[in-house]
Amino acid sequence: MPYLRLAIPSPLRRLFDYLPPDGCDTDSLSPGTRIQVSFGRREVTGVLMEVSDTTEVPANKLKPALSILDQTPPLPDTLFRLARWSASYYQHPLGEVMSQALPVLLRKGEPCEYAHQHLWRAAQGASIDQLSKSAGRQRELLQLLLEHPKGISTDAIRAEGGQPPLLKKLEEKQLAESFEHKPDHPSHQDDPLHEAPLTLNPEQHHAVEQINSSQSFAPYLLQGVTGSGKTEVYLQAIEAYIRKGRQALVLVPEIGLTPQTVARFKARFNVPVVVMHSNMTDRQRLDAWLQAREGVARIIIGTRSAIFTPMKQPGIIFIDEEHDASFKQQEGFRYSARDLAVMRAHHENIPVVLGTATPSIETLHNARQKRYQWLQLNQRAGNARPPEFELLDIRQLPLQDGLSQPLVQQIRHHLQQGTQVLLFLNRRGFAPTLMCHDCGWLADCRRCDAHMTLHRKPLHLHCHHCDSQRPVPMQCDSCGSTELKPVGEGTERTEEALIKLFPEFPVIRADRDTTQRKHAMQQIMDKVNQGDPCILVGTQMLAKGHHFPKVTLVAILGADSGLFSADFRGMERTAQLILQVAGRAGRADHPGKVIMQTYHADHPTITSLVQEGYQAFAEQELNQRQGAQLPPFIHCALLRAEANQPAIAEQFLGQLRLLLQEDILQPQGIQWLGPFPSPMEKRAGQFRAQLVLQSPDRKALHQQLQNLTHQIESDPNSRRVRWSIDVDPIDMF
DNA sequence: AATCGTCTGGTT
DNA sequence: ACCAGACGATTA
Repeated sequence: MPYLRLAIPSPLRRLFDYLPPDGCDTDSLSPGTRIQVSFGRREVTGVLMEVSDTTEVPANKLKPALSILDQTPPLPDTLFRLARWSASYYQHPLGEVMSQALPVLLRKGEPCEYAHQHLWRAAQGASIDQLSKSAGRQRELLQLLLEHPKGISTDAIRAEGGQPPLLKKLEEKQLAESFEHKPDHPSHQDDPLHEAPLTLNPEQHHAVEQINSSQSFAPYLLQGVTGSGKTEVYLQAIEAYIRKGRQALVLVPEIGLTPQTVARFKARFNVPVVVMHSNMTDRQRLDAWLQAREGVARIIIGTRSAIFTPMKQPGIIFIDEEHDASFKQQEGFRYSARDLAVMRAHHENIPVVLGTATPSIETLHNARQKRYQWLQLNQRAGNARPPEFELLDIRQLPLQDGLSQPLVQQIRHHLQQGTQVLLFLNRRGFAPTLMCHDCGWLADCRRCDAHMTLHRKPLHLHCHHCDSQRPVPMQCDSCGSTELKPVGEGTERTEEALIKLFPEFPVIRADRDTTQRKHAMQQIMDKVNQGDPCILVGTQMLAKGHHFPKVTLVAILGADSGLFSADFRGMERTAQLILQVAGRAGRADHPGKVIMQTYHADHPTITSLVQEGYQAFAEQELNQRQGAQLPPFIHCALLRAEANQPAIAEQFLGQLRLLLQEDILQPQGIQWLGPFPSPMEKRAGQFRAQLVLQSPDRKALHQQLQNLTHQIESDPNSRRVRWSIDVDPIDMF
């Protein structure tokens, strides 16, 4: 008697056995097949892991499965194995991982097929003459069909002025027929290029050659300074795989998947390019996913979750801006799409390229250890020179709304020269908080250990951590004084100050608040790209992906805060952000200048970054990490817990640590840190704590995590807290 | 996670 | 008496 062992989308870390449905031939079922079952009081879509001859489950508990949803498993074997591997690596329930590896419609049990698109075409041998002269409308319609031998949809017929209801008449007369449309495989005879590739400089040429020399798994770090033509290397490397009939997967950061990015690929390649990202409907995503799986789409561009897009002929994987934090999912199944890409390339036996100007410290470590082949692009295209950096020491300088006099003068100078200025400030809103001038009271969030940010348009207090909002009080909560003052600067305030200082120039603000509307960012870009002098004020969204050729001055405000972050990666992030913002300044014909307002103009890390560049900074950082035994020199996992009462989460973690450390069967060489309250203990009304596990030995760490999840699952106390595991965390909050 | 049953304490 | 909301058990 065979049993179906299923992974069910639920937080329970175990598989569930079902009886095969009536008349099911279990021999024809392979792992990965979706099976609809009743689970508890609901119906869910499970994924078959194995057909077993035995079960531990008492017969009276077993239910028959409701239906087999697939003839063949939706995920190809390599991806099925990748999903299974990542569930184990990230210690996340297998059923949830399997579910997340599938497009939403497949999770919901929809059939694994394209949208039914009915097209119409003229029947074989049909001609206008077969219709009477009086049937003018029908003749027009048939003419339209004859003009579209590959078929036309009813929507398109309507758009062309035809009348779809008349199709029935034509069908009755056997002059027209409908058929099911399926995306075509492109013909291999066609030239895969729309436009000629650019000429490569020797470094680019070498990079393309190296990448294309690999016939099997090979990871590369492609480190190219801004303007060095990384994308051209991607394009020409991809070209070689396209010519071999293979596909390319390109992962980009969430914010980097702009119409321009996609347009660049579509302009170069005369092959189907599909996009996978969260703004598409579930149906669009499934269709794109199927095109990738069937090999119709040759190039797949997507954000984090696109790492699970199947390919029929996998050729190569690219991770653009590999250091970007958006490749790590920050809740639930906390996977790193970048790390999984390397693993996937390994499984598929293909090359993988991690591209960036500012490699993450762990990727750099891998390159130095020769685990990744290191390709560098240090030459800039054309005559572009690196921007000139100035650290503007603002100690003892008076500041007006956060702006120093020398900076204002520089801004004026550049605007009068007829060029544009970009002002970067990584804080939105008007001011980080509101303070009582008489007693020092601060406007705090009631649900978080944080101040509320003052916003002006519209006027309100807003907590950026839990999203709660409230009106701005007229009086101090504590002493009743009406002397409430905004403290510090956000983009709204800087914008306001700049409008006052430079009434004759447009000031354009770009942050989450001004770009919420659809196409808002595009409108901002269009305005800036007209090229007239203006000031752009904005948050990190300005730093990523967009090009501003007319900007000659980039000013960075408030970057100091990142230097003293509690997180050991604070410095790395700050350095990457500074260089990314700096990269917006100056193109071929305009030399750029970057001014960083700082209270720490002699901070050794900052000076080395500015004077010697990212590489020097990164080497220093690597040495420090090694000295302090921090990642990437040890491996790390974080156990987080939260509860709605103080101390509960911390106690829970403390007991867990004791219990596991007492057990002599535990793996050796695990270092425990904590539990501690999280850096912001209260957030959205939850009191949070965390426990860090470290080990130089990944196997031992993994073993310990497995014991840990097992322990938590069997402990009834664990139901009193919400807990989660973060393997290779990228921030400690 | 989601769902359903039970308990509790507060109000009409 | 009634009901909302908290809490707990259950998932094959």
